[in-house]
Amino acid sequence: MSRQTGPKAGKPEPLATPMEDTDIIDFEIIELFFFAYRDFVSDPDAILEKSGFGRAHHRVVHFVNRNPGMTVADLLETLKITKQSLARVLKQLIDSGYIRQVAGPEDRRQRKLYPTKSGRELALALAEPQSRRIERAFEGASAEVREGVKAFLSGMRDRQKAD
Amino acid sequence: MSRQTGPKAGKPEPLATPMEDTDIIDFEIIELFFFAYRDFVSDPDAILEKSGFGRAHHRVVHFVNRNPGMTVADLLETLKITKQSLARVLKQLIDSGYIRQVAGPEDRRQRKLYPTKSGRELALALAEPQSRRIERAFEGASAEVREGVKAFLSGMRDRQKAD
DNA sequence: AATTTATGTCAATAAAGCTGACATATTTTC
DNA sequence: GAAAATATGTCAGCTTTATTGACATAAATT
Repeated sequence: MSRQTGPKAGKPEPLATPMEDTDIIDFEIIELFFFAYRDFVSDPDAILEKSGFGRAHHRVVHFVNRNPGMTVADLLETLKITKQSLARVLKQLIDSGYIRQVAGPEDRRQRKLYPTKSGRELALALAEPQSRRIERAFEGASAEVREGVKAFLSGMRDRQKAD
Repeated sequence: MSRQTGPKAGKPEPLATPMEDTDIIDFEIIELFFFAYRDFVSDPDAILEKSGFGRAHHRVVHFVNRNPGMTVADLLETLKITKQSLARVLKQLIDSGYIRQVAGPEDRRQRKLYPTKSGRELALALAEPQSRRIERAFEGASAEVREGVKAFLSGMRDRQKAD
């Protein structure tokens, strides 16, 4: 395999000029966002490691705590993952006593999800370092900026599709 | 103290009350940040899928473009991943003609990394939808808020350790 | 000459996602 | 009441992106 499989056969010349001064592309925020998120999830990751859980467990515990009684379908919609992906994580959390399932009172096919006391404690323990980090990031920020950050984060989300 | 000594002790009772009204924990920002990042990376993910690349390739292409001439060690430090993880991704990008390696002029053990023309084009194509998303999220924001968001994202990062 | 450093590579493993197929219980529709 | 749709569960296999450990090579430093 001596030939180039890539976009252009021939000799790719390396470019030495940096890419900083682009008017159209906001590389600064893109990078800031990457680093911010990387470090933001590192705190809970470190805690979860001890219990043998991962980031996926965190998300499930978080949303079930925030929204007790949500169904499996709700959770799939929120996390935008597949049923099979969720199944393994959810099973482990139920087996470990952090989450309970209750058949829906109206529709008994549904499994409504609730945190146990331990589940709630876990969610809090995971959120605590993240919350401290947020506090720290907001130090000295005006009320306007705080609201502005919320609006910004909100605006970064996909627009909801009509259905 | 007789009950619930651990997650598996006794009968875990489901809790039905939501967790919204906590003073100490900022669940709102935690959630906003999760959704914002999830959607933020979804655009490049969709583009990369067509080329058979993933999120890891994106990060490498991005940083090499931003910082042409950076070494493998620099990249490992930036991404906070292991040498072995980077190796596979980097090799694919080099084989596909997006990145080139040049032996360091001073220290010839080093491999300095440069984008090719295609590499630069790829980085731009990936950053473009993200940049549009950022623009949209900033719509109507004052200069103070824009600066505040940058300061917030910056503040979310780990403090650098002295070494 | 010996050691350290920068990088590469082989092998095995894990977490967390994916698709496809199929099963079960329950509700809704005809 | 039978048929279809829905909510969930599960089996099997695959992929991506990370991990650790071990070892190899070339070049720089001591």
